[in-house]
Amino acid sequence: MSPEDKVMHTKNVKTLHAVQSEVENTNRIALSVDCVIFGFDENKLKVLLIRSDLKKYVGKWSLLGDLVFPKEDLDAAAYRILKQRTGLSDVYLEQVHTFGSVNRHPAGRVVTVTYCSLINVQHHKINILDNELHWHDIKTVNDLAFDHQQIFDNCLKQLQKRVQEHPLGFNLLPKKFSLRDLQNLYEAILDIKMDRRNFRKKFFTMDLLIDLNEMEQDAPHRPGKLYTFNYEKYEKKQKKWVGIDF
Amino acid sequence: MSPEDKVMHTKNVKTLHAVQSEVENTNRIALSVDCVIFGFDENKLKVLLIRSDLKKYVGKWSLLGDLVFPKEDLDAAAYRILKQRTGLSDVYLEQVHTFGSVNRHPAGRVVTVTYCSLINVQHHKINILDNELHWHDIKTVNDLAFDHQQIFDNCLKQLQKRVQEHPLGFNLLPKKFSLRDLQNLYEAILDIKMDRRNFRKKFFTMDLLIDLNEMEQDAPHRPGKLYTFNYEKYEKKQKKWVGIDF
DNA sequence: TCAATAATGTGTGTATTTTACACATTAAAT
DNA sequence: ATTTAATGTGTAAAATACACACATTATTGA
Repeated sequence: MSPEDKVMHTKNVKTLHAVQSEVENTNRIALSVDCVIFGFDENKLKVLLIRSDLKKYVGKWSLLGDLVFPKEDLDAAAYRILKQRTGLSDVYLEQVHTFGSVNRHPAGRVVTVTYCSLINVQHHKINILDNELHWHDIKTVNDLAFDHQQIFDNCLKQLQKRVQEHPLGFNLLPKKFSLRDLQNLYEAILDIKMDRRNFRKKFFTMDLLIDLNEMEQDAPHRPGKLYTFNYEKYEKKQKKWVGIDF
Repeated sequence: MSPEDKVMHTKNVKTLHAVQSEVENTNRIALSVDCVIFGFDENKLKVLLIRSDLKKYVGKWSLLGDLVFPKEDLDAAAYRILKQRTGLSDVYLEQVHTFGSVNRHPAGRVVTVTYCSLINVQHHKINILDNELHWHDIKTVNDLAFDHQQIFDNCLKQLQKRVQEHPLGFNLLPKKFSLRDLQNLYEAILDIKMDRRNFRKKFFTMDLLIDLNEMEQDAPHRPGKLYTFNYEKYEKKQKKWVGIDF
Protein backbone atom coordinates (compact mmCIF):
# COMPACT_ATOMS: atom_id res chain seq x y z
CA MET A 1 0.00 0.00 0.00
CA SER A 2 1.49 3.31 -1.01
CA PRO A 3 1.40 6.34 1.28
CA GLU A 4 -1.22 7.98 -0.93
CA ASP A 5 -3.40 4.97 -0.49
CA LYS A 6 -3.46 5.29 3.24
CA VAL A 7 -4.35 8.90 2.97
CA MET A 8 -7.11 8.19 0.49
CA HIS A 9 -8.46 5.44 2.61
CA THR A 10 -8.46 7.34 5.83
CA LYS A 11 -9.91 10.36 4.18
CA ASN A 12 -12.67 8.22 2.84
CA VAL A 13 -13.99 6.76 6.07
CA LYS A 14 -16.75 8.96 7.33
CA THR A 15 -18.73 8.79 10.49
CA LEU A 16 -22.44 8.48 10.14
CA HIS A 17 -22.64 11.96 11.60
CA ALA A 18 -20.51 13.49 8.91
CA VAL A 19 -22.67 11.95 6.22
CA GLN A 20 -25.83 12.96 8.00
CA SER A 21 -24.78 16.55 7.95
CA GLU A 22 -24.20 16.36 4.21
CA VAL A 23 -27.57 14.76 3.73
CA GLU A 24 -29.34 17.26 5.93
CA ASN A 25 -27.73 20.43 4.81
CA THR A 26 -27.60 22.15 1.53
CA ASN A 27 -27.67 19.16 -0.73
CA ARG A 28 -31.36 18.56 -0.73
CA ILE A 29 -33.56 18.68 -3.75
CA ALA A 30 -37.29 18.57 -4.35
CA LEU A 31 -38.37 15.22 -5.73
CA SER A 32 -41.56 14.47 -7.60
CA VAL A 33 -43.17 11.56 -9.39
CA ASP A 34 -44.99 11.89 -12.68
CA CYS A 35 -47.29 9.19 -13.96
CA VAL A 36 -47.95 8.48 -17.60
CA ILE A 37 -51.29 6.72 -17.33
CA PHE A 38 -52.31 4.81 -20.42
CA GLY A 39 -55.76 3.55 -21.27
CA PHE A 40 -57.31 1.84 -24.28
CA ASP A 41 -60.66 3.02 -25.51
CA GLU A 42 -62.44 3.01 -28.86
CA ASN A 43 -59.47 1.12 -30.23
CA LYS A 44 -57.19 4.01 -29.49
CA LEU A 45 -54.36 4.24 -27.02
CA LYS A 46 -55.00 7.14 -24.67
CA VAL A 47 -53.15 8.96 -21.97
CA LEU A 48 -54.65 10.71 -18.98
CA LEU A 49 -53.64 14.35 -18.70
CA ILE A 50 -54.54 17.25 -16.49
CA ARG A 51 -54.63 20.92 -17.19
CA SER A 52 -51.45 22.47 -15.95
CA ASP A 53 -51.65 23.91 -12.47
CA LEU A 54 -49.06 26.55 -13.17
CA LYS A 55 -49.80 29.98 -14.55
CA LYS A 56 -46.78 29.81 -16.78
CA TYR A 57 -48.26 26.81 -18.57
CA VAL A 58 -51.91 27.78 -18.46
CA GLY A 59 -53.83 26.11 -21.26
CA LYS A 60 -51.30 23.34 -21.59
CA TRP A 61 -51.78 19.79 -20.47
CA SER A 62 -49.46 17.96 -18.15
CA LEU A 63 -48.89 14.56 -16.63
CA LEU A 64 -50.22 13.62 -13.24
CA GLY A 65 -47.65 14.12 -10.57
CA ASP A 66 -46.83 15.45 -7.16
CA LEU A 67 -43.94 15.98 -4.82
CA VAL A 68 -42.71 12.94 -2.94
CA PHE A 69 -43.12 13.19 0.81
CA PRO A 70 -39.96 12.91 2.88
CA LYS A 71 -41.12 9.67 4.47
CA GLU A 72 -42.78 8.15 1.44
CA ASP A 73 -41.35 5.48 -0.83
CA LEU A 74 -41.16 6.44 -4.48
CA ASP A 75 -43.51 3.71 -5.60
CA ALA A 76 -45.91 4.66 -2.83
CA ALA A 77 -45.98 8.21 -4.09
CA ALA A 78 -46.80 7.01 -7.59
CA TYR A 79 -49.59 4.79 -6.26
CA ARG A 80 -50.90 7.72 -4.29
CA ILE A 81 -51.20 9.81 -7.43
CA LEU A 82 -52.94 7.00 -9.23
CA LYS A 83 -55.40 6.36 -6.46
CA GLN A 84 -56.09 10.05 -6.15
CA ARG A 85 -56.68 10.63 -9.84
CA THR A 86 -58.30 7.43 -10.98
CA GLY A 87 -59.71 5.90 -7.80
CA LEU A 88 -57.93 2.70 -8.71
CA SER A 89 -55.59 0.55 -6.66
CA ASP A 90 -53.86 -2.61 -7.84
CA VAL A 91 -52.95 -1.23 -11.19
CA TYR A 92 -49.93 -1.90 -13.34
CA LEU A 93 -47.20 0.55 -12.47
CA GLU A 94 -43.58 0.60 -13.47
CA GLN A 95 -40.80 3.09 -13.01
CA VAL A 96 -39.39 4.31 -16.29
CA HIS A 97 -36.81 7.05 -16.01
CA THR A 98 -35.73 9.94 -13.85
CA PHE A 99 -35.47 13.39 -15.30
CA GLY A 100 -33.28 15.85 -13.51
CA SER A 101 -32.18 18.74 -15.66
CA VAL A 102 -31.44 21.69 -13.45
CA ASN A 103 -33.90 23.97 -15.19
CA ARG A 104 -36.66 21.58 -16.05
CA HIS A 105 -39.10 23.16 -13.57
CA PRO A 106 -39.78 26.89 -13.31
CA ALA A 107 -40.23 26.77 -9.53
CA GLY A 108 -36.71 25.61 -8.87
CA ARG A 109 -34.82 22.38 -8.86
CA VAL A 110 -37.24 19.49 -9.05
CA VAL A 111 -36.08 16.05 -10.04
CA THR A 112 -38.88 13.80 -11.19
CA VAL A 113 -39.15 10.05 -11.26
CA THR A 114 -41.50 8.94 -14.01
CA TYR A 115 -43.83 5.98 -13.97
CA CYS A 116 -45.82 4.21 -16.61
CA SER A 117 -49.23 2.93 -15.60
CA LEU A 118 -51.67 0.82 -17.57
CA ILE A 119 -55.29 0.80 -16.54
CA ASN A 120 -58.58 -0.50 -17.77
CA VAL A 121 -60.52 2.59 -18.74
CA GLN A 122 -63.86 0.87 -18.07
CA HIS A 123 -62.99 0.48 -14.42
CA HIS A 124 -62.68 4.11 -13.68
CA LYS A 125 -64.82 5.98 -16.14
CA ILE A 126 -67.08 7.06 -13.31
CA ASN A 127 -64.26 8.90 -11.57
CA ILE A 128 -63.56 11.26 -14.39
CA LEU A 129 -66.42 13.70 -14.17
CA ASP A 130 -64.57 16.95 -14.13
CA ASN A 131 -62.82 18.10 -17.20
CA GLU A 132 -59.56 19.16 -15.73
CA LEU A 133 -58.70 15.52 -16.33
CA HIS A 134 -58.96 14.22 -19.85
CA TRP A 135 -58.10 11.14 -21.87
CA HIS A 136 -56.09 12.14 -24.92
CA ASP A 137 -55.53 10.03 -27.97
CA ILE A 138 -51.77 9.59 -27.94
CA LYS A 139 -51.61 10.64 -31.56
CA THR A 140 -52.81 14.12 -30.68
CA VAL A 141 -50.58 14.67 -27.68
CA ASN A 142 -48.18 17.50 -28.20
CA ASP A 143 -46.79 20.56 -26.55
CA LEU A 144 -47.24 19.44 -22.97
CA ALA A 145 -46.23 21.60 -20.03
CA PHE A 146 -42.76 21.45 -18.47
CA ASP A 147 -40.64 18.70 -20.05
CA HIS A 148 -43.65 16.42 -20.02
CA GLN A 149 -43.64 15.95 -23.76
CA GLN A 150 -40.19 14.43 -23.51
CA ILE A 151 -41.28 12.29 -20.59
CA PHE A 152 -44.34 11.12 -22.44
CA ASP A 153 -42.40 10.28 -25.61
CA ASN A 154 -39.88 8.35 -23.58
CA CYS A 155 -42.58 6.45 -21.78
CA LEU A 156 -44.50 5.58 -24.90
CA LYS A 157 -41.37 4.28 -26.55
CA GLN A 158 -40.63 2.10 -23.57
CA LEU A 159 -44.19 0.82 -23.57
CA GLN A 160 -43.91 -0.09 -27.24
CA LYS A 161 -40.81 -2.08 -26.48
CA ARG A 162 -41.97 -3.79 -23.33
CA VAL A 163 -45.37 -4.73 -24.60
CA GLN A 164 -43.65 -6.99 -27.09
CA GLU A 165 -41.56 -8.73 -24.46
CA HIS A 166 -43.99 -9.00 -21.58
CA PRO A 167 -47.73 -9.50 -21.24
CA LEU A 168 -48.41 -5.94 -20.16
CA GLY A 169 -51.06 -5.22 -22.68
CA PHE A 170 -53.71 -7.22 -20.89
CA ASN A 171 -53.78 -4.56 -18.19
CA LEU A 172 -55.40 -2.29 -20.73
CA LEU A 173 -58.14 -4.77 -21.67
CA PRO A 174 -61.11 -6.15 -19.79
CA LYS A 175 -60.53 -9.55 -18.21
CA LYS A 176 -62.44 -11.14 -21.07
CA PHE A 177 -61.43 -10.08 -24.53
CA SER A 178 -61.57 -11.26 -28.11
CA LEU A 179 -58.55 -11.80 -30.28
CA ARG A 180 -59.70 -8.89 -32.34
CA ASP A 181 -59.56 -6.69 -29.22
CA LEU A 182 -56.07 -7.92 -28.53
CA GLN A 183 -54.91 -7.24 -32.04
CA ASN A 184 -56.48 -3.80 -32.06
CA LEU A 185 -54.60 -3.10 -28.86
CA TYR A 186 -51.24 -4.08 -30.28
CA GLU A 187 -51.91 -2.18 -33.45
CA ALA A 188 -52.77 0.92 -31.46
CA ILE A 189 -49.75 0.70 -29.20
CA LEU A 190 -47.25 -0.10 -31.93
CA ASP A 191 -48.98 2.02 -34.56
CA ILE A 192 -48.81 -0.69 -37.19
CA LYS A 193 -51.12 -3.06 -39.00
CA MET A 194 -50.75 -6.79 -38.49
CA ASP A 195 -51.93 -9.84 -40.36
CA ARG A 196 -54.90 -11.27 -38.54
CA ARG A 197 -54.11 -14.93 -39.20
CA ASN A 198 -50.49 -14.65 -38.16
CA PHE A 199 -51.42 -12.68 -35.10
CA ARG A 200 -53.82 -15.38 -33.97
CA LYS A 201 -51.38 -18.12 -34.75
CA LYS A 202 -48.78 -16.37 -32.64
CA PHE A 203 -50.95 -16.17 -29.59
CA PHE A 204 -52.34 -19.67 -30.00
CA THR A 205 -48.81 -21.02 -30.32
CA MET A 206 -47.80 -19.23 -27.12
CA ASP A 207 -50.59 -21.14 -25.47
CA LEU A 208 -51.19 -18.53 -22.79
CA LEU A 209 -54.80 -17.66 -23.54
CA ILE A 210 -57.65 -19.46 -21.83
CA ASP A 211 -60.60 -20.09 -24.11
CA LEU A 212 -63.63 -19.14 -22.03
CA ASN A 213 -66.14 -20.72 -24.39
CA GLU A 214 -68.03 -17.50 -24.32
CA MET A 215 -68.89 -15.15 -27.11
CA GLU A 216 -68.81 -11.39 -27.39
CA GLN A 217 -72.15 -9.74 -26.62
CA ASP A 218 -73.63 -6.92 -28.63
CA ALA A 219 -71.19 -7.26 -31.45
CA PRO A 220 -72.49 -5.47 -34.52
CA HIS A 221 -71.76 -8.58 -36.56
CA ARG A 222 -70.53 -12.08 -35.99
CA PRO A 223 -69.28 -12.24 -32.39
CA GLY A 224 -65.83 -13.55 -31.56
CA LYS A 225 -64.81 -15.96 -28.86
CA LEU A 226 -63.65 -14.56 -25.54
CA TYR A 227 -60.35 -15.34 -23.91
CA THR A 228 -58.52 -14.46 -20.74
CA PHE A 229 -54.80 -14.37 -20.11
CA ASN A 230 -53.26 -17.26 -18.22
CA TYR A 231 -50.99 -15.40 -15.80
CA GLU A 232 -50.40 -18.50 -13.72
CA LYS A 233 -48.97 -20.43 -16.64
CA TYR A 234 -46.96 -17.44 -17.77
CA GLU A 235 -45.30 -17.06 -14.39
CA LYS A 236 -44.15 -20.64 -14.45
CA LYS A 237 -42.48 -20.64 -17.79
CA GLN A 238 -39.12 -18.95 -18.04
CA LYS A 239 -38.30 -17.70 -21.46
CA LYS A 240 -35.18 -18.61 -23.31
CA TRP A 241 -33.62 -15.32 -23.84
CA VAL A 242 -30.45 -15.43 -25.86
CA GLY A 243 -30.52 -13.81 -29.24
CA ILE A 244 -28.08 -11.09 -30.18
CA ASP A 245 -29.77 -8.80 -32.63
CA PHE A 246 -29.10 -5.19 -33.40
CA MET B 1 -67.42 24.24 -19.89
CA SER B 2 -69.64 23.31 -16.97
CA PRO B 3 -69.71 25.33 -13.72
CA GLU B 4 -67.91 22.56 -11.86
CA ASP B 5 -65.16 22.71 -14.41
CA LYS B 6 -64.57 26.32 -13.75
CA VAL B 7 -64.33 25.72 -10.05
CA MET B 8 -61.99 22.81 -10.41
CA HIS B 9 -59.93 24.66 -12.90
CA THR B 10 -59.60 27.73 -10.78
CA LYS B 11 -58.79 25.73 -7.71
CA ASN B 12 -56.04 24.02 -9.57
CA VAL B 13 -54.21 27.01 -10.87
CA LYS B 14 -51.31 27.85 -8.64
CA THR B 15 -49.07 30.78 -8.80
CA LEU B 16 -45.42 30.09 -9.33
CA HIS B 17 -44.90 31.44 -5.85
CA ALA B 18 -47.15 28.88 -4.21
CA VAL B 19 -45.33 26.04 -5.93
CA GLN B 20 -41.99 27.52 -5.10
CA SER B 21 -42.80 27.46 -1.46
CA GLU B 22 -43.69 23.79 -1.70
CA VAL B 23 -40.46 23.10 -3.50
CA GLU B 24 -38.37 25.09 -1.09
CA ASN B 25 -39.85 23.99 2.16
CA THR B 26 -40.09 20.68 3.86
CA ASN B 27 -40.37 18.50 0.81
CA ARG B 28 -36.73 18.24 -0.06
CA ILE B 29 -34.76 15.07 -0.14
CA ALA B 30 -31.09 14.20 -0.54
CA LEU B 31 -30.35 12.81 -3.98
CA SER B 32 -27.37 10.74 -4.98
CA VAL B 33 -26.13 8.92 -8.03
CA ASP B 34 -24.51 5.50 -7.89
CA CYS B 35 -22.51 4.13 -10.79
CA VAL B 36 -22.16 0.47 -11.62
CA ILE B 37 -18.95 0.56 -13.62
CA PHE B 38 -18.29 -2.55 -15.65
CA GLY B 39 -15.00 -3.61 -17.18
CA PHE B 40 -13.80 -6.66 -19.07
CA ASP B 41 -10.45 -8.12 -18.17
CA GLU B 42 -8.93 -11.58 -18.38
CA ASN B 43 -12.10 -12.72 -20.07
CA LYS B 44 -14.12 -11.90 -17.02
CA LEU B 45 -16.74 -9.25 -16.51
CA LYS B 46 -15.72 -7.03 -13.63
CA VAL B 47 -17.24 -4.25 -11.62
CA LEU B 48 -15.42 -1.41 -9.95
CA LEU B 49 -16.13 -1.14 -6.22
CA ILE B 50 -14.86 0.96 -3.39
CA ARG B 51 -14.56 0.19 0.28
CA SER B 52 -17.53 1.60 2.06
CA ASP B 53 -16.99 5.04 3.51
CA LEU B 54 -19.42 4.47 6.34
CA LYS B 55 -18.50 3.01 9.69
CA LYS B 56 -21.66 0.97 9.73
CA TYR B 57 -20.55 -0.86 6.61
CA VAL B 58 -16.85 -1.01 7.29
CA GLY B 59 -15.23 -3.90 5.46
CA LYS B 60 -17.98 -4.03 2.88
CA TRP B 61 -17.72 -2.89 -0.68
CA SER B 62 -19.99 -0.39 -2.30
CA LEU B 63 -20.71 1.24 -5.61
CA LEU B 64 -19.22 4.54 -6.59
CA GLY B 65 -21.55 7.37 -5.85
CA ASP B 66 -22.02 10.80 -4.41
CA LEU B 67 -24.69 13.32 -3.62
CA VAL B 68 -26.00 15.37 -6.52
CA PHE B 69 -25.31 19.05 -6.21
CA PRO B 70 -28.31 21.36 -6.24
CA LYS B 71 -27.27 22.94 -9.51
CA GLU B 72 -25.96 19.85 -11.22
CA ASP B 73 -27.75 17.73 -13.81
CA LEU B 74 -28.14 14.08 -12.90
CA ASP B 75 -26.07 12.86 -15.83
CA ALA B 76 -23.42 15.43 -15.02
CA ALA B 77 -23.19 14.09 -11.49
CA ALA B 78 -22.70 10.57 -12.83
CA TYR B 79 -20.01 11.76 -15.22
CA ARG B 80 -18.34 13.57 -12.38
CA ILE B 81 -18.11 10.36 -10.36
CA LEU B 82 -16.72 8.52 -13.33
CA LYS B 83 -14.13 11.12 -14.11
CA GLN B 84 -13.13 11.29 -10.48
CA ARG B 85 -12.78 7.57 -10.01
CA THR B 86 -11.48 6.38 -13.35
CA GLY B 87 -9.98 9.49 -14.89
CA LEU B 88 -12.05 8.80 -17.99
CA SER B 89 -14.39 11.04 -19.91
CA ASP B 90 -16.41 10.07 -22.94
CA VAL B 91 -17.47 6.75 -21.55
CA TYR B 92 -20.66 4.84 -22.04
CA LEU B 93 -23.14 5.83 -19.37
CA GLU B 94 -26.80 5.07 -19.06
CA GLN B 95 -29.34 5.67 -16.37
CA VAL B 96 -30.89 2.46 -15.10
CA HIS B 97 -33.23 2.85 -12.18
CA THR B 98 -33.96 5.04 -9.18
CA PHE B 99 -34.06 3.51 -5.74
CA GLY B 100 -35.94 5.41 -3.10
CA SER B 101 -36.98 3.26 -0.18
CA VAL B 102 -37.34 5.47 2.84
CA ASN B 103 -34.85 3.51 4.91
CA ARG B 104 -32.32 2.51 2.31
CA HIS B 105 -29.62 4.78 3.75
CA PRO B 106 -28.64 4.92 7.42
CA ALA B 107 -27.94 8.65 7.33
CA GLY B 108 -31.49 9.57 6.45
CA ARG B 109 -33.60 9.78 3.35
CA VAL B 110 -31.41 9.49 0.31
CA VAL B 111 -32.89 8.65 -3.05
CA THR B 112 -30.35 7.36 -5.51
CA VAL B 113 -30.37 7.36 -9.28
CA THR B 114 -28.30 4.49 -10.60
CA TYR B 115 -26.20 4.43 -13.73
CA CYS B 116 -24.52 1.69 -15.68
CA SER B 117 -21.16 2.51 -17.20
CA LEU B 118 -19.03 0.43 -19.53
CA ILE B 119 -15.37 1.23 -19.82
CA ASN B 120 -12.27 -0.18 -21.38
CA VAL B 121 -10.18 -1.37 -18.47
CA GLN B 122 -6.94 -0.89 -20.41
CA HIS B 123 -7.59 2.82 -20.69
CA HIS B 124 -7.59 3.46 -17.03
CA LYS B 125 -5.46 0.78 -15.45
CA ILE B 126 -2.87 3.41 -14.65
CA ASN B 127 -5.37 5.39 -12.63
CA ILE B 128 -6.14 2.68 -10.14
CA LEU B 129 -3.15 2.76 -7.86
CA ASP B 130 -4.79 2.88 -4.49
CA ASN B 131 -6.47 -0.17 -3.12
CA GLU B 132 -9.62 1.33 -1.81
CA LEU B 133 -10.82 0.87 -5.38
CA HIS B 134 -10.91 -2.63 -6.76
CA TRP B 135 -12.15 -4.52 -9.81
CA HIS B 136 -14.28 -7.45 -8.72
CA ASP B 137 -15.21 -10.42 -10.83
CA ILE B 138 -18.98 -10.11 -11.00
CA LYS B 139 -19.30 -13.74 -10.00
CA THR B 140 -17.81 -13.02 -6.60
CA VAL B 141 -19.77 -9.89 -5.83
CA ASN B 142 -21.98 -10.32 -2.82
CA ASP B 143 -23.03 -8.64 0.37
CA LEU B 144 -22.43 -5.07 -0.73
CA ALA B 145 -23.08 -2.11 1.55
CA PHE B 146 -26.44 -0.33 1.67
CA ASP B 147 -28.84 -1.72 -0.93
CA HIS B 148 -26.02 -1.83 -3.42
CA GLN B 149 -26.33 -5.55 -3.96
CA GLN B 150 -29.84 -5.03 -5.21
CA ILE B 151 -28.72 -2.15 -7.36
CA PHE B 152 -25.88 -4.18 -8.79
CA ASP B 153 -28.09 -7.19 -9.55
CA ASN B 154 -30.60 -4.95 -11.23
CA CYS B 155 -27.93 -3.28 -13.31
CA LEU B 156 -26.30 -6.52 -14.39
CA LYS B 157 -29.63 -7.91 -15.46
CA GLN B 158 -30.30 -4.84 -17.53
CA LEU B 159 -26.86 -5.04 -19.09
CA GLN B 160 -27.46 -8.66 -20.03
CA LYS B 161 -30.64 -7.66 -21.77
CA ARG B 162 -29.40 -4.55 -23.49
CA VAL B 163 -26.17 -6.00 -24.74
CA GLN B 164 -28.24 -8.32 -26.90
CA GLU B 165 -30.26 -5.51 -28.41
CA HIS B 166 -27.67 -2.81 -28.81
CA PRO B 167 -23.97 -2.70 -29.60
CA LEU B 168 -22.95 -1.76 -26.08
CA GLY B 169 -20.42 -4.46 -25.61
CA PHE B 170 -17.82 -2.81 -27.77
CA ASN B 171 -17.36 -0.19 -25.09
CA LEU B 172 -15.75 -2.88 -22.98
CA LEU B 173 -13.28 -3.94 -25.67
CA PRO B 174 -10.30 -2.24 -27.24
CA LYS B 175 -11.02 -0.55 -30.55
CA LYS B 176 -9.43 -3.48 -32.32
CA PHE B 177 -10.58 -6.90 -31.25
CA SER B 178 -10.77 -10.43 -32.52
CA LEU B 179 -13.97 -12.38 -32.89
CA ARG B 180 -12.77 -14.59 -30.10
CA ASP B 181 -12.52 -11.53 -27.84
CA LEU B 182 -16.03 -10.58 -28.79
CA GLN B 183 -17.39 -14.02 -28.10
CA ASN B 184 -15.59 -14.21 -24.78
CA LEU B 185 -17.18 -10.92 -23.87
CA TYR B 186 -20.69 -12.08 -24.65
CA GLU B 187 -20.10 -15.34 -22.86
CA ALA B 188 -18.88 -13.50 -19.78
CA ILE B 189 -21.75 -11.03 -19.73
CA LEU B 190 -24.46 -13.57 -20.39
CA ASP B 191 -22.77 -16.35 -18.47
CA ILE B 192 -23.33 -18.90 -21.21
CA LYS B 193 -21.34 -20.80 -23.80
CA MET B 194 -21.96 -20.18 -27.48
CA ASP B 195 -21.14 -22.06 -30.63
CA ARG B 196 -18.16 -20.40 -32.24
CA ARG B 197 -19.25 -20.93 -35.83
CA ASN B 198 -22.74 -19.64 -35.31
CA PHE B 199 -21.46 -16.70 -33.32
CA ARG B 200 -19.19 -15.67 -36.15
CA LYS B 201 -21.86 -16.20 -38.74
CA LYS B 202 -24.18 -13.97 -36.74
CA PHE B 203 -21.78 -11.06 -36.66
CA PHE B 204 -20.68 -11.48 -40.24
CA THR B 205 -24.30 -11.52 -41.34
CA MET B 206 -24.97 -8.33 -39.41
CA ASP B 207 -22.22 -6.81 -41.50
CA LEU B 208 -21.26 -4.25 -38.89
CA LEU B 209 -17.66 -5.26 -38.31
CA ILE B 210 -14.84 -3.71 -40.28
CA ASP B 211 -12.10 -6.16 -41.17
CA LEU B 212 -8.89 -4.32 -40.41
CA ASN B 213 -6.66 -6.81 -42.23
CA GLU B 214 -4.53 -6.94 -39.14
CA MET B 215 -3.69 -9.85 -36.91
CA GLU B 216 -3.52 -10.22 -33.15
CA GLN B 217 -0.05 -9.71 -31.74
CA ASP B 218 1.52 -11.89 -29.08
CA ALA B 219 -1.16 -14.54 -29.29
CA PRO B 220 0.04 -17.77 -27.66
CA HIS B 221 -1.06 -19.63 -30.77
CA ARG B 222 -2.44 -18.89 -34.15
CA PRO B 223 -3.46 -15.23 -34.15
CA GLY B 224 -6.93 -14.12 -35.21
CA LYS B 225 -7.94 -11.28 -37.45
CA LEU B 226 -8.76 -7.93 -35.92
CA TYR B 227 -12.01 -6.06 -36.40
CA THR B 228 -13.55 -2.81 -35.33
CA PHE B 229 -17.21 -1.93 -34.95
CA ASN B 230 -18.81 0.13 -37.67
CA TYR B 231 -20.75 2.66 -35.60
CA GLU B 232 -21.43 4.85 -38.58
CA LYS B 233 -23.18 2.09 -40.47
CA TYR B 234 -25.05 1.03 -37.37
CA GLU B 235 -26.44 4.50 -36.78
CA LYS B 236 -27.83 4.62 -40.27
CA LYS B 237 -29.74 1.41 -40.25
CA GLN B 238 -32.95 1.36 -38.29
CA LYS B 239 -33.91 -2.05 -37.07
CA LYS B 240 -37.21 -3.64 -37.84
CA TRP B 241 -38.58 -4.19 -34.43
CA VAL B 242 -41.87 -5.96 -34.30
CA GLY B 243 -41.91 -9.38 -32.72
CA ILE B 244 -44.26 -10.20 -29.89
CA ASP B 245 -42.60 -12.82 -27.77
CA PHE B 246 -43.08 -13.60 -24.13
C1' DT C 1 13.71 -28.15 -38.59
C1' DC C 2 10.09 -30.83 -37.63
C1' DA C 3 6.42 -32.58 -34.99
C1' DA C 4 2.97 -31.45 -31.70
C1' DT C 5 -0.21 -28.16 -30.09
C1' DA C 6 -3.90 -25.11 -29.83
C1' DA C 7 -6.05 -22.00 -31.74
C1' DT C 8 -8.52 -19.81 -36.16
C1' DG C 9 -11.50 -20.22 -40.14
C1' DT C 10 -15.04 -22.20 -42.90
C1' DG C 11 -19.96 -24.91 -44.90
C1' DT C 12 -23.95 -27.70 -44.94
C1' DG C 13 -28.06 -29.89 -43.70
C1' DT C 14 -32.03 -29.67 -40.52
C1' DA C 15 -35.36 -27.64 -37.65
C1' DT C 16 -37.82 -23.74 -36.40
C1' DT C 17 -39.91 -19.38 -37.12
C1' DT C 18 -41.77 -15.83 -39.90
C1' DT C 19 -44.31 -14.20 -43.60
C1' DA C 20 -47.63 -13.91 -47.29
C1' DC C 21 -51.88 -15.04 -48.72
C1' DA C 22 -57.65 -16.82 -49.75
C1' DC C 23 -61.80 -18.91 -48.73
C1' DA C 24 -65.51 -20.92 -45.97
C1' DT C 25 -68.39 -19.84 -41.83
C1' DT C 26 -71.30 -17.40 -38.73
C1' DA C 27 -74.41 -14.15 -36.65
C1' DA C 28 -76.68 -9.77 -37.18
C1' DA C 29 -79.36 -6.54 -39.80
C1' DT C 30 -82.50 -5.48 -43.30
C1' DA D 1 -83.97 -15.10 -47.14
C1' DT D 2 -80.49 -12.23 -48.61
C1' DT D 3 -76.87 -9.16 -47.60
C1' DT D 4 -73.24 -7.72 -44.73
C1' DA D 5 -69.24 -7.73 -42.09
C1' DA D 6 -66.99 -9.84 -39.29
C1' DT D 7 -64.69 -14.50 -37.38
C1' DG D 8 -62.05 -18.72 -38.08
C1' DT D 9 -58.83 -21.63 -40.38
C1' DG D 10 -54.25 -23.87 -43.50
C1' DT D 11 -50.43 -24.05 -46.45
C1' DA D 12 -46.41 -23.02 -49.06
C1' DA D 13 -42.20 -20.22 -49.35
C1' DA D 14 -38.62 -17.68 -47.17
C1' DA D 15 -35.73 -16.50 -43.57
C1' DT D 16 -33.56 -17.57 -39.48
C1' DA D 17 -31.59 -20.43 -35.89
C1' DC D 18 -29.19 -24.48 -34.63
C1' DA D 19 -26.18 -28.50 -34.57
C1' DC D 20 -22.14 -30.18 -36.05
C1' DA D 21 -16.64 -31.61 -38.22
C1' DC D 22 -12.58 -30.82 -40.56
C1' DA D 23 -8.77 -28.29 -42.79
C1' DT D 24 -5.52 -24.40 -41.85
C1' DT D 25 -2.14 -21.67 -39.51
C1' DA D 26 1.13 -19.82 -36.31
C1' DT D 27 3.64 -20.97 -32.15
C1' DT D 28 6.15 -23.87 -29.15
C1' DG D 29 9.54 -26.90 -27.84
C1' DA D 30 11.90 -31.22 -28.69
